[in-house]
Amino acid sequence: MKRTREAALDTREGILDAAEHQFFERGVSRTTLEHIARAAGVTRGAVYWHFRNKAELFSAMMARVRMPLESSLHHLVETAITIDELERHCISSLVELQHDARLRRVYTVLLLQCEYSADMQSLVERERAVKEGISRSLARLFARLQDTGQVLPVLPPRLLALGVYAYMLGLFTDYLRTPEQYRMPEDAEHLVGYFFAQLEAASSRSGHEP
Amino acid sequence: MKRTREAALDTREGILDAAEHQFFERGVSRTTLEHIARAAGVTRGAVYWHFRNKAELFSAMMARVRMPLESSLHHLVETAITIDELERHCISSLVELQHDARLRRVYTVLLLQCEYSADMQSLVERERAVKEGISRSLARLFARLQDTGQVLPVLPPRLLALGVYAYMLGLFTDYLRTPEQYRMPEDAEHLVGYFFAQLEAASSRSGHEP
DNA sequence: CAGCATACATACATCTCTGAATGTATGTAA
DNA sequence: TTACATACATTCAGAGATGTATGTATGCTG
Repeated sequence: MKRTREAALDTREGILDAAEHQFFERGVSRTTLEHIARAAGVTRGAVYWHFRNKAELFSAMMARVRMPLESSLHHLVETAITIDELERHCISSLVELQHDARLRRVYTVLLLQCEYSADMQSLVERERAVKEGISRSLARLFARLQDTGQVLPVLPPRLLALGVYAYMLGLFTDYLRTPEQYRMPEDAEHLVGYFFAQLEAASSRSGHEP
Repeated sequence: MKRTREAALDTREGILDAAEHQFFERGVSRTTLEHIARAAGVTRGAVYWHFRNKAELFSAMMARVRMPLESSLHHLVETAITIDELERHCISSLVELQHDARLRRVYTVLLLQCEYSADMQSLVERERAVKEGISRSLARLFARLQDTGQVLPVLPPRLLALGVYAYMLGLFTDYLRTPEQYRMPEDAEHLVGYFFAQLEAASSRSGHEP
């Protein structure tokens, strides 16, 4: 057994992979470190070497997937010029769920297999902050788009942001729970498109139907 | 200590109340029967007398709130004649969350404090069936409304049903997680209204702006 | 190659929760 | 009022689960 630094990193990743699968299948609280260790082909000793406890392991697992996604969304929202860009992002993030098994697992854990009780406080607050950031950015984006006349002022930016967020949250959750009810490339496009149609009614709607 | 049949029913209800609070605060899996018993002012003996185990207690707690709601929704969807009725139902069910603490607790547990792993299989399948029933009814309703020309055929009924369901699911979830971001009577009306506006564009929209 | 750090495995102490078994007081029907 | 059922409380055994302490083999560094 090699114990070089790289091998240790592999072990760490293996533990995170195993945690992902175990959390996905059993739920977070019913998964023991023994389960994870076994699935990763190590013992709990290795797990405790790399992570202080289950909560830290969980955070590491989440961060591995969520950080890049958050930053990409944040970047998009901050630099987007048209609603079409946002709409396409929403559609593709839904479609991606179908293809990226890791994404599916992690979001299933986050949305369906995780209890947000007091001892998960750090996670809860982090998620809260993430959502705050997203909805603030979204609201600013909608405000910009309304100012430039690209989006109809059917609702104040704050409510548009809340609406988009809630809609995507609901779609993610429901798709992960009952994926067989969705025909995925098309349905995502239609469902998201429906929501955005009202905003584009003036500008790009006319583009769709010249 | 009286031990009549009525007193036993009171005890049972008390246990269910306590379970509601404990599940809400600690999450389902971190709540022990001891917690619930203590909170109800009894011992675990009483709990085991009334319920076979934690899963059954959980089901009973859920059923107490969900069954009336499901049947009322089902009844509405089966007998509704206009979209306005459905829209108002969606709005009022959101607003009700603000006023009815029990509803808030139970739905928080269902959406945020409960892990849907293998041993919750019975619950999972029940929820699945409930959702299937709702979305089928919704789809039929939309089909009817489209046939009679009350709703524009912007999307097929199946997708409208999925969309409404996902939207409401997302709104419920997000409101329960961060209620302070919502100003509740108005926001519910605007957010739900936005979603339904496209459907009513022909008929009742003109009614709003004569 | 000596010696220390790393990367684990193993072993142990402790705690918690469950479920069942048992005990007991009260209600209730004959 | 006797006898059984109900509605609990109390006690106990056993199974995990956690965290820590310790053991050990390997890698790296001077």
